[in-house]
Amino acid sequence: MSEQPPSGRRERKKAATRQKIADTALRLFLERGYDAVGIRDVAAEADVAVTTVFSHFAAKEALVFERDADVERRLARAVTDRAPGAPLVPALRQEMHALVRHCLADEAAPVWRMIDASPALREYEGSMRLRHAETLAAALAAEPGAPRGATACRALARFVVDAFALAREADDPETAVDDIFRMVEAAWEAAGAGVPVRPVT
Amino acid sequence: MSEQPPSGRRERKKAATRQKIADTALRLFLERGYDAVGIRDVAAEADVAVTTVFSHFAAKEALVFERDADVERRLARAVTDRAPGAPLVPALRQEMHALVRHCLADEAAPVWRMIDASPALREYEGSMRLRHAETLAAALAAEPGAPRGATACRALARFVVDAFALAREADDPETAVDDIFRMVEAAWEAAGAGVPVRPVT
DNA sequence: CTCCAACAACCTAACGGTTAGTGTTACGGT
DNA sequence: ACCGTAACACTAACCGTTAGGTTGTTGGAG
Repeated sequence: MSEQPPSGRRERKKAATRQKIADTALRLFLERGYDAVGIRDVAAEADVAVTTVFSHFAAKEALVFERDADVERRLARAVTDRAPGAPLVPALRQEMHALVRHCLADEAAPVWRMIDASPALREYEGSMRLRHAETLAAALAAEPGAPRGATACRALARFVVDAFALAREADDPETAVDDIFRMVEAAWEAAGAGVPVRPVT
Repeated sequence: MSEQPPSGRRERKKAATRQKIADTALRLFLERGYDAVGIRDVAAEADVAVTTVFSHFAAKEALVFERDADVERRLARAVTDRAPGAPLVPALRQEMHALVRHCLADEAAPVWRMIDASPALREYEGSMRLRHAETLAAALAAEPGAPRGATACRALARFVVDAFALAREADDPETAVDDIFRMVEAAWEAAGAGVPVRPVT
């Protein structure tokens, strides 16, 4: 979309530095615990200056959620790139199943245990999801298929990210996603009550 | 319930100190801006030690949301103390209308403008609401009337606090509450699909 | 009435995330 | 070859927050 703008070496070096910092940080966090590792430790181990760390990551917590931009994109694309005519909410439910499985069954399990153990990380995750919800809301509002009001779009987006958070904490995450999405589906239909679902035909 | 445990003077002095700190802090924040006022400033102006501030408030942001325990209680009571036989979701909607009006039309307007202007405060408010949602979820789960699963209760609680956040940002907050609560109502009914709504009769 | 345990509040000093301020290098386009 | 700029470094702080240890008032037991 907007990748590979002009060229090369600088951007490669920059990306390499960023990756090195993120990898080093995650390794140290898992080895010694999130709170026991300081930014100065990460910087020293990655052989960069402290200020360099903060030029790549806005905060210490962001080191843990390095790939969060992917999730944001995937959520929006689950809406925009779905098969033409495919229903909206089931598409989102499917994506959510994929996300939950990815976070839960993966080799990523220790990371999520670490996140759950740290209030700072949990709080950061919360506001991150809120950003994702806003992006998703924008994608929903741009949908030609079922144009609800802006408020309804934002509400649905929030409900969806809520579903993720709740499912991750539930005993049976897969079932929880389905349970919550039954509610989400009903909510979305109710939002379209005034505006007819099939107006054109 | 659990107020006025034994007695007197100590608790009164303590409460007075707490109030003095909160009042001083809010005044300074509004005068000079949240970021421009440090904890050390607040402590000096309130004539207490820095450590005393933190013995009354867990964080700087908590100085702004001093009365948040009230909101938490009111939410739970909107469920538990409603007229017998009264429907659940409308009771919550009514409470939400009251909350939104209180935050919006009040003399509290400058405070909320300050909150909206500060990322730190917005983030703090987010996790605060999450706590409120958990409290509300517990109240819902204890309801004899319509016992959905624990997941459904937590989901509804989240949707409700989402409604507050979204309504506060909407052009027409009152209408937004109603719009979102139409969705919430539908979600709650859908959650009761498996479990019959009137099982005993 | 006295004395003691508890607890609010104090002070000092630090820790750890974050940010200016200021250079220094190495690309990349001209 | 040359210059503007982006990436990184170093230092030194700022600010929220916490630990350590002290003082003084209070409420209640003896």
